[in-house]
Amino acid sequence: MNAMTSATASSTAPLSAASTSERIAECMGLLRSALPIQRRVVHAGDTLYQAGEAFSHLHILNSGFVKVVNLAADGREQVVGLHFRGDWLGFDGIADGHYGCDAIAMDTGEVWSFSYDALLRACVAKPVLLTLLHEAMSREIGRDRDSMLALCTLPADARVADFLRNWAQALSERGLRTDQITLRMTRAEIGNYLGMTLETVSRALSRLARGDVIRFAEKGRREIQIPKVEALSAFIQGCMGGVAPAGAAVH
Amino acid sequence: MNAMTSATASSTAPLSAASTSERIAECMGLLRSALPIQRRVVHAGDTLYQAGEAFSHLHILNSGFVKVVNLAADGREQVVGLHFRGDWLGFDGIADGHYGCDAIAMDTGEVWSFSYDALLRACVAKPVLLTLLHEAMSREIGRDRDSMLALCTLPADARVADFLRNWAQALSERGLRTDQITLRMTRAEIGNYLGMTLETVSRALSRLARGDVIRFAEKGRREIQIPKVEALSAFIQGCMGGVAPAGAAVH
DNA sequence: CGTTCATTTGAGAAACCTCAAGATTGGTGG
DNA sequence: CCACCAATCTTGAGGTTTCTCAAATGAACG
Repeated sequence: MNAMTSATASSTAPLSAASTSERIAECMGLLRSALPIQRRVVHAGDTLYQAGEAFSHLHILNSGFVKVVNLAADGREQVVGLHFRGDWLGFDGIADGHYGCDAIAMDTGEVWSFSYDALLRACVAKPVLLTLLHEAMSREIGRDRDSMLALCTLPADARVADFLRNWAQALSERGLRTDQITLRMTRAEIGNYLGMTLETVSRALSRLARGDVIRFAEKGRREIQIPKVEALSAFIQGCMGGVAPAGAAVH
Repeated sequence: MNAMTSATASSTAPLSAASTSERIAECMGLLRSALPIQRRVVHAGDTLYQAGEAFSHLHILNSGFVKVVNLAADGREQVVGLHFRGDWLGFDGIADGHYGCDAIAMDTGEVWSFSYDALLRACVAKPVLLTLLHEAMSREIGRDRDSMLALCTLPADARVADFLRNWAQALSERGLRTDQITLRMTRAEIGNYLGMTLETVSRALSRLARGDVIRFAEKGRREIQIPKVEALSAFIQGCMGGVAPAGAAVH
């Protein structure tokens, strides 16, 4: 039993969800019953919020798919997060009252928004909400760190394979089929997210297909079949040939 | 006025700190008065906590310098965070009850640890503590995203310059002198953090010194003088020559 | 059915890594 | 206090990965 659960057990039933899918459903239900929620349907390209905009609300994706883009003052831009159903958005705005990134829908979906102040107030009555919030922020931090690990320690081909594996896992956790996934991003967007050019993404996908780790749908190169997710992991390991990559061995 | 301030104003005075240095002092004072805190002196190389260890406490650095290392199952390791006085540690353990990374002291310092459960309980009486916690987590997310931006969009030399600039800024925010900084990391550790080899770090520093953007102390290549922090920013811009770097232009 | 965008693939260039040698530093024990 | 040892750092040369530039193909949309 972890810290949050015991902390909240005294006043509220602990989270019972066993799978990620159940956890998401429970979380959305709790929020809906505890807070006034504003729903918004978004379409590909729509902006959920923008960097610099005053922060007042947090958001949860009920459906769809969203990218989070970090912008530098000099114009550099970087996709720093990809989000699916059940993911929270907007944490980066808490610290200084303004969002730090753009959040852009990549697909039709529904976003639930609620006042951060109202959430904090609701947390007093239902501490389990606080648990949910903290777990979501903690997971976000963990995901970001895993991204850094991949960016710094994997060669381009392995990074693409890792990307596909993570995508498949995100679908799997949400109870969706993972043998066939539809990337809702261009090669350029994938490349930006993975720190490589669109050509390198294309070549990596071609090599993965040549090795039969993935397969393209007959028409449309954005539909990718993944016969065995384990093959992706094996491919990643194969990229490194048992040798530590750049800058790996610190001690 | 941001969301947290208004959310907590009704029951507790909002944070008054204007500078980061004051904010840190206020935060440490509040925690000390609200919670039983366990203090621990650490020395270079000491482990604050390890990946996999059961999570029950959060930590704040009162002094010293700590690196956070993310480990992959296959042995890859990545420095994903560098932390100074006032920084919180251990957020990544909240989500699943186990820390996700190693936290290792790079220097002599003092760590304050306190039970996460106790903190949550204290937050009920002093909502300002909740504000502090959320702001710290939010800042951590923002920092991670800035790291990703730098890793993916800056060439090696600029990444090293950016690293020095961030270090100087961290010192500056804590009221320390920034014209001379002592790196408490080897070139290998810096390289790991920045996603490059130790030789590339060394060459980048040499080039920065050649361009008089930095200067080495007479003896000891870990003491670095930064005459003008703006020169580092100018160097970073110069690395890109006004042209967008790899994978930058998504639209 | 043409236009536009996305994707693939190739060839050459650039950035970075690997390997290697030598120099410097910091610590340790005599 | 000095000499030595181990670790760190610097620098060079050559190789590999990835990027850049370019052209052709494929797909989507009105």
